[in-house]
Amino acid sequence: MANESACRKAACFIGLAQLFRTSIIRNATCHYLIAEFTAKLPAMRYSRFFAPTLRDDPADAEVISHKLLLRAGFIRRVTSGVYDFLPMGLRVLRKIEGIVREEMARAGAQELLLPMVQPSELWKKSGRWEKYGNELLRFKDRHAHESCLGPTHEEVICDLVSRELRSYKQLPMNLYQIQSKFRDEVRPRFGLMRGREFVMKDAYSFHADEESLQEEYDNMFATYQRIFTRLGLKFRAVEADTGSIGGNQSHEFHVLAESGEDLIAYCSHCDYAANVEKGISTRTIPSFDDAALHEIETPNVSSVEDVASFLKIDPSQLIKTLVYQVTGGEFDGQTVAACVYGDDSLQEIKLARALAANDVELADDAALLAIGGIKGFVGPQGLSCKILVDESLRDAVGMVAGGNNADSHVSGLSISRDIENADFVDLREVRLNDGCAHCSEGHIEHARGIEVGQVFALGQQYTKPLEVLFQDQNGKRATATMGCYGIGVSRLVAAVIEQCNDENGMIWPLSLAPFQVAIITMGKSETAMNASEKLYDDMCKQGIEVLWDDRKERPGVKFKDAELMGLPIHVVIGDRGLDADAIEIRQRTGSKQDVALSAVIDTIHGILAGAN
RNA sequence: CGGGGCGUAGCGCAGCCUGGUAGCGCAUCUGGUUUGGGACCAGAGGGUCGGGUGUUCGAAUCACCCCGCCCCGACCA
Repeated sequence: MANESACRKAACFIGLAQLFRTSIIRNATCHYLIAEFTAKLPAMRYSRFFAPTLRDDPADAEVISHKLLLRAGFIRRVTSGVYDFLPMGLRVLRKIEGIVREEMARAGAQELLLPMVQPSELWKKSGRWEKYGNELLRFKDRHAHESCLGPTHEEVICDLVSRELRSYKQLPMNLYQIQSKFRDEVRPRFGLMRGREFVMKDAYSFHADEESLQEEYDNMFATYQRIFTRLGLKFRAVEADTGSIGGNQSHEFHVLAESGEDLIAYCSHCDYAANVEKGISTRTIPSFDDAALHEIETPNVSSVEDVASFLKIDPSQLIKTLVYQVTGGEFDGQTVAACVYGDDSLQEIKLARALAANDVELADDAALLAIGGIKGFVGPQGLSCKILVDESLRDAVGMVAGGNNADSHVSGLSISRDIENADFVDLREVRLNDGCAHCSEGHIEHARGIEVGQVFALGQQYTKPLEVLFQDQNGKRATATMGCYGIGVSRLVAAVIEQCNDENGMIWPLSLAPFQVAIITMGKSETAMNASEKLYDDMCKQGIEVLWDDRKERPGVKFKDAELMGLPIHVVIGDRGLDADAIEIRQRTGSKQDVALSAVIDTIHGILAGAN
């Protein structure tokens, strides 16, 4: 396997995946492959370029990336959560895809393309036709055949692999695609950040055993770190809930940004980080004197703060009891109660997971009454329903809780003595300044994050129902083990902008910029136009991605647009600079220098080289 | 799906309360003057006022219904 064409052939055959990855990809000789993904994008004259910029912020854009993408002519909205990518936006998308492809290739994964339209049969087989919910856009074709638009591709890839996989010798393999997904989101928002249709890189790996899966999980984890590092992002990998996709291990990759929709808890000392949906921490356990159960009058005081101040006690002496209606799982349709310390918050995702439910929702007053509770004065004692209690409360004594009577609470409550059949589980949401459960030295801090990637060790959740089988070393039939790995490619466009912008617009790193260079021609003198055109041609020949602003616009307009679009290098050509043979080269990050016209291209090459 | 808001020219908005047949800024087109930071003058084009029904002599304006969009909560890349 010494020559490149042989490598390519090998890459074409699923059956040779093993050979391909071990002997070629993880070997330095594969660099030819990487060059293919960094193809240059064509240079353009602005006068012929379709990039309609807007002076004002569109009224319906909220976050900075959405505003700038619209204003700079990168995207336009078609309908809720669905966008056109204009040439500018597409160029950035392509750059990101290129980096993703290079790193996926380096990691030994192979690209393919799966269909967006998928038959209901596969989804029924995996059980998700019922489970996936309204995000799955279902429809019927002309033959009344039920289909859906792919929100993800586990079913389809398992179907494909199950047909072709025979022997353990074909494993492991990692197949990926970069493709549009459709999820009929309840609430699309923030432009590319949360669309209904979006571009995703999704990879699926198949393995003969757990060890192999773990190895690939680690490989993908490292690959993701490389990708997000190359994209120039401040990011953090965090432990994640496995959610509806299921499985046993998962990490999310979050770009840290104010506008992030997720809350990340991380340790100030060690490298522990987790989504608050699943994060754990230690709290100081307050201690109170054990006492006899005693009913106390609390007229019209029901919130934790009110009860605490009314009784002149600390909120941590209270037990907060919340009653939920469960959807899905063993407790489907039932009402359950959940208790945490008065100064803690209950994390609903943890509760849902503890119940193996799809969803939990605060119960209404009627459901509350039905289990013997009353709004505002609910306590764990004597409720006729399942009661879940946070671990931290296991040994609590001398507590105050709702009395399940109007205007009444009880004091002296002891969990172990007074609450029968309580299940102890982790329910509390990690709080700022909690102790770290992993290193005991640090404390918990919070950050907001935009989830741009997630890796899952799925196990056999899909391979079993979809019968991805192979023959193992012993000649026995075995079920493959699976991992899946997603990156929100179009979301990354927005995420990068969230991190890289100023009051004038976007600031693209050279590796992602739609154009590396803008030539800004000032005035309309023939010398300026001629010098610009010559420079433009020379740059084109040398493979520099350049946008020549040859429009008949005033200087201010051109500067504003180049800045708005965030092009990294601006070359200003005007009579003034030409006369003095001092051409101004500005970088979007702020620096400026004047160089002789003849030195412009070398200077740019220098800047481009310095960036990589 | 719950809660809030919006829909008038390509974009941003006024007009609506108190009905009388649509206006401002930017953008666009023509001509001219300008040209190193979103120019100026003159002229021009462009709107079934989201849709429907109703009230009325008359509806952008009032009422009802529908549709679309945005924001806040639960889902996810």
